[in-house]
Amino acid sequence: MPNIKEIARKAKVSVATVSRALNDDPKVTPETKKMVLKIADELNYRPNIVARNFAKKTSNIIGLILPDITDEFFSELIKGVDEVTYQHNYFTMVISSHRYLQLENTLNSVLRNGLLGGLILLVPNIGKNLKQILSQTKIPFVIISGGMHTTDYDVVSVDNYQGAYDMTIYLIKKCGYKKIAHISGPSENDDAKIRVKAFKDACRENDITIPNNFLAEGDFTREAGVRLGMELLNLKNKPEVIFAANDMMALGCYDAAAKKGLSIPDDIAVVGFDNIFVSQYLNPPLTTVSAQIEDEGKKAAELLIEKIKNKNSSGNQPKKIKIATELVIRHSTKSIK
Amino acid sequence: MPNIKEIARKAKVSVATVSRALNDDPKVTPETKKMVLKIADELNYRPNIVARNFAKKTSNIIGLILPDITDEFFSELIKGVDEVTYQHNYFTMVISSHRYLQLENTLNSVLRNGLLGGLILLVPNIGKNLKQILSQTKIPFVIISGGMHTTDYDVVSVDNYQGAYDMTIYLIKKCGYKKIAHISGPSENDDAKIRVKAFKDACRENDITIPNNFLAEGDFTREAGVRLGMELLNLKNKPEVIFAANDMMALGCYDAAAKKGLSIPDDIAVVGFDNIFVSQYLNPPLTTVSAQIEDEGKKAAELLIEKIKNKNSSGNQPKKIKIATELVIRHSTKSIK
DNA sequence: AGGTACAATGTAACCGTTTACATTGCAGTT
DNA sequence: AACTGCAATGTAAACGGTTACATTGTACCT
Repeated sequence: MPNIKEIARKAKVSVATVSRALNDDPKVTPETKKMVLKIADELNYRPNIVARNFAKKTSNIIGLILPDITDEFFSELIKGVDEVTYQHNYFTMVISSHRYLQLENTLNSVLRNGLLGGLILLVPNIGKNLKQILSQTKIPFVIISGGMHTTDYDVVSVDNYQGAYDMTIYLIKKCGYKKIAHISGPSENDDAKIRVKAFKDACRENDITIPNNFLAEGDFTREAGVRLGMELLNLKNKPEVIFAANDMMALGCYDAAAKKGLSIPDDIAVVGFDNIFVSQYLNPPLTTVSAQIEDEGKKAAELLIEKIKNKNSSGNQPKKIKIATELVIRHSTKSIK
Repeated sequence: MPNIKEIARKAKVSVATVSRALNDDPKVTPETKKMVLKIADELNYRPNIVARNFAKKTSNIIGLILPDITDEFFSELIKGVDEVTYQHNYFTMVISSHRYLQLENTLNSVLRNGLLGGLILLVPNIGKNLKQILSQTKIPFVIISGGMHTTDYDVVSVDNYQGAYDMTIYLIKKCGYKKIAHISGPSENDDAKIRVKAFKDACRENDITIPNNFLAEGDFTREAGVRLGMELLNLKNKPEVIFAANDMMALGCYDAAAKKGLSIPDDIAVVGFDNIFVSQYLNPPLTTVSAQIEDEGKKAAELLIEKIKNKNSSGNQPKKIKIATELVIRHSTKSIK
């Protein structure tokens, strides 16, 4: 395996010159550079990235920390991130935080073992421990999270508020529903929290009151959708529509409705959030909120790479990027005006 | 950021001893080891992986090369791979080969830049160029592919033959279909080729003749499913059932049937392969073949790590691992006996 | 007591590249 | 001709570990 020493020997120059030629240093004459590159090419030389990263004490690997779950969300995210990192000659390392139990361990080693030049961190919220850990790291990072108000970090998030707000307004104004239930995500999850808030705000602004038992806390899984959907449908005074905080739980509501022999949207309407692939194929097709997740990955990666490149000129304001949402109206609701 | 030199100073031993203590070398006394570890812990020391990999001329990063497409298949695969690598203290690096145009470039750099300690390569087939490149590399690799007969490599693959064979037999024997069409994947794709072969074999063995126009070549996309499904349904003598080589194309056939106003399975039956998430929610739910893809990832990673650890004791026979398939019978076919 | 064997530890080279600093050579200035 | 300044190149240290080899110390044998 050829190295710069060998090239140097063959080219009758020093290793420093070879290094400079390979790195486009303007301090080498065009002729020297050409000659060195020619020899490097003949030897089919590839720089040893490990040695380079080691010498420069940097890394061209970007870590992407994800929770343990398999989800089409993640593959889109990965794709977006990878596309951008690839263009900038970085590598993407997907790191599962293995059930978040180990998130702190994972972070602690990964932030300090020199392997990463930057980090994209997907977390349900930004808690105290996390802040503590992040405050000590030197490597640039970007957070993908729900988008709660944290002035301290660069974060990119789906515009949960607008999405859930638009959906609620649609249910109230376009469809004319008055009895609206919401199955939320886990209360410690920022995305979930914001969707709840938007839902409540939109209801309040339109004089829709929400009975306590119309607010159920789920965990984004289909099973939770089934269980809580069932509970809502068993209420004496059941809702006209269930707004599930994600499509997977909406899907569970479909199951619940089927079990009860109720037809969607006539007996009960259901809407979701995420626009996962399956939603368009449900019977009836699910009305939901979509967001460009691949774009979210791209934006996060772009922001991170920008941060890495401007590492010295620090002190910039943390950036907040919101990924726009879009209402996808299909056939799981109807107008009851 | 503490390093072994600092630990050595604090512990009043040499760096060699520190290194040995940290690496469980039996040549250090238990007391020395304990003392060193205590100091390392106090300093909150983390070894610099880049330096370590550099010094040892190895890497604990495993590359997973995937094509450019987003697919739930990939996220399951990634999960399986990561689970195993994580357990063995390796990292997983997902590398998109960006449309396979660049596969050769990607491979050429990635196999020689020192970044990877092993490679899992997902490819549609193992061609001449690929063989050429792989023959030159020193780093251990495992291929995930269709499973054509290649004696030279360690390959893990879904048991395409058995899966497609079982499905065809099911269509013939259980359902009683005699007019069976097949929409295949791209002819250069090994998975696709094998599925076709199994289909033909099963038909021949049961005296089912396949008219030429009952064999259509698709490309695994939904659009191909629509287009070719349409063509098949437009035949004067149309098939009773379409066996699509994957669920995504089966889904396209659903669309085609809907366009023609045909009902599944009464007017036309449709079956697929893969059992993607959406298939159970189609109307009617799709009969298909499932394989544990996460398991495929795990098996590939296990095999690779075994190879890495036995790198010296080479010369073992290449291993072939087949991931079992299972027929998933739902409601897109019926018995017409 | 002297010698041997081995266990524990230390010394220093090494991995491939970058880069601060040193050196060289040449053009331009006086 | 001597000097200055700068461009091109060279020398060697540095990055943080690992490890071959050297050294030391101690237990055991004769």
